Amino acid sequence: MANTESKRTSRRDPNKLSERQKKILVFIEQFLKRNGYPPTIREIGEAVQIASTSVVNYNLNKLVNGSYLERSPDVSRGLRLLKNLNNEPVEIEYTHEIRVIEASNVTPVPMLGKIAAGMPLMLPENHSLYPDPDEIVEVPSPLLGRYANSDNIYALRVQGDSMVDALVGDRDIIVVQRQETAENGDMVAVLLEDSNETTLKYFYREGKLIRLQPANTTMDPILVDARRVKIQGRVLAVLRQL
Amino acid sequence: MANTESKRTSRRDPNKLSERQKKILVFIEQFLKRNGYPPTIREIGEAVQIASTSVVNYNLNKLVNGSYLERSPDVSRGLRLLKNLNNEPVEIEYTHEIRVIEASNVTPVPMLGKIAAGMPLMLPENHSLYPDPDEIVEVPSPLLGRYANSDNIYALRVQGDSMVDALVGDRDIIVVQRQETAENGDMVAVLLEDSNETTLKYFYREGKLIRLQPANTTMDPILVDARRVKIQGRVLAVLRQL
DNA sequence: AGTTTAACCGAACGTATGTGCGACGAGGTG
DNA sequence: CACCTCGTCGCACATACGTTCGGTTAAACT
Repeated sequence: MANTESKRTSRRDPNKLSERQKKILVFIEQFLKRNGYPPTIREIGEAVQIASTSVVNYNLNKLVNGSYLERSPDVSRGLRLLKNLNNEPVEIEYTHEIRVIEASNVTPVPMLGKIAAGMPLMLPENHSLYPDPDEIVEVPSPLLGRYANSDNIYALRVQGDSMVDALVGDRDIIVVQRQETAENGDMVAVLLEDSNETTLKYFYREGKLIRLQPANTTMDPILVDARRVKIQGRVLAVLRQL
Repeated sequence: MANTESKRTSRRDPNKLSERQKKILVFIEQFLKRNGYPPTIREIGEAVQIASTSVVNYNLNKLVNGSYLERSPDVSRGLRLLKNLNNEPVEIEYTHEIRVIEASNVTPVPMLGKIAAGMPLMLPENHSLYPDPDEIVEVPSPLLGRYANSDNIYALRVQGDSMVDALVGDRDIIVVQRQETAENGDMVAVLLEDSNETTLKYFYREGKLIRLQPANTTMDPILVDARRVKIQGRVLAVLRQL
């Protein structure tokens, strides 16, 4: 009873997967990775919030139709994953630490250093190649938009709370596209030559001045002479692990 | 009765595997590769010529002792292979074509909805209202820490600026591990029952009270009765695309 | 010889789990 | 509007499957 909120999200497409089916597929994959054996119909139902086992069964058969799955009749947990949502093979490794190897669209980005309060970005301009990157962070390509395959991307670890007005906290990772110009509305890392410090702000050109607007709307913008601002790069994404 | 040929091949070794146990191990591995799910006790018995299910069970437990296997009690086919006879990890690929790509660790996470100001978290626990066409976001596993393979992870899109004190802005994506308890210092999504709104804060238990501490140190914490707080999940990561 | 123990057997038990069927509301269609 | 299909629900049923327990046998030890 209750609200019949979840309208059958009109899914009239023939061989396209419904949201539920997508979720089921993802769940099966996750479950498999975690447990080494496939879930039962009821386990799936619980995870995907389907009340009736028959509905799970129904959707499972849809997935079989789309050849995402194979099923063995009358066999408990008789599921065989054929591919995941992205038509990618799924490999599962049985080890103490279960590790998944799969293809995916991630872009490896070198972590080049830290960005801290009051310090200019210290980057070897001449970094022809990545100077033994401390680390490679793998960033989901969609997060990088059309710059996903650019070769002038690097990551920085934020140190300290000096970037809070950009909603960036201590230990966050920022992914930066190196460039010296910016368009209005871009989030940029800029060096303020007067105070000789680097900060993250939204960029707006206003005549001869540049307005640096914090992301946090409760804070006030800074207005500076365009000559005294040096753009270091455009921030493409922020990652934070808690 | 015939010849009692295979006499209990005097296996007096402590932690060494008997022939039967070796056969079982090999069979499980093969079965797994062939079917994508583990065999039942009876299937093992048939394959290895063991008449009684209890004997299979017995030997299975031996294998668990030698940490070749893990078992999930009361779960059909609840076997997890840890290593094979040669102490090698066992990889199983679920595909028609075998194609190994670059090893990269991403975890697909379902985007379950939005979290907005003054609104309780809309979770599939209660219903299945998914405002936006669902989406699967691929999150770099390292970002999820040890929860990378958990099956209770979901993503939410933040709507509005109500979470700024957690350094989370409009349109950010938060990745949440569903759980109802938390430890001090965790960043959690909590429902404040008095105001009936959900917020992101750092969690600290202080006796009968709970202190909800903003990430932004310039803001003040909230103190509330533990009874009036319902933890929705722990925030594992934040993603922001600019 | 008596005792212990590892390995095994058979059968019974209970529950974990897939399947089938009737019903219902929302769309779509003639 | 009658009629059909799709996605969903609830429920009952049969069986797939793990667990338990009494009992047996042979090797090892006292």
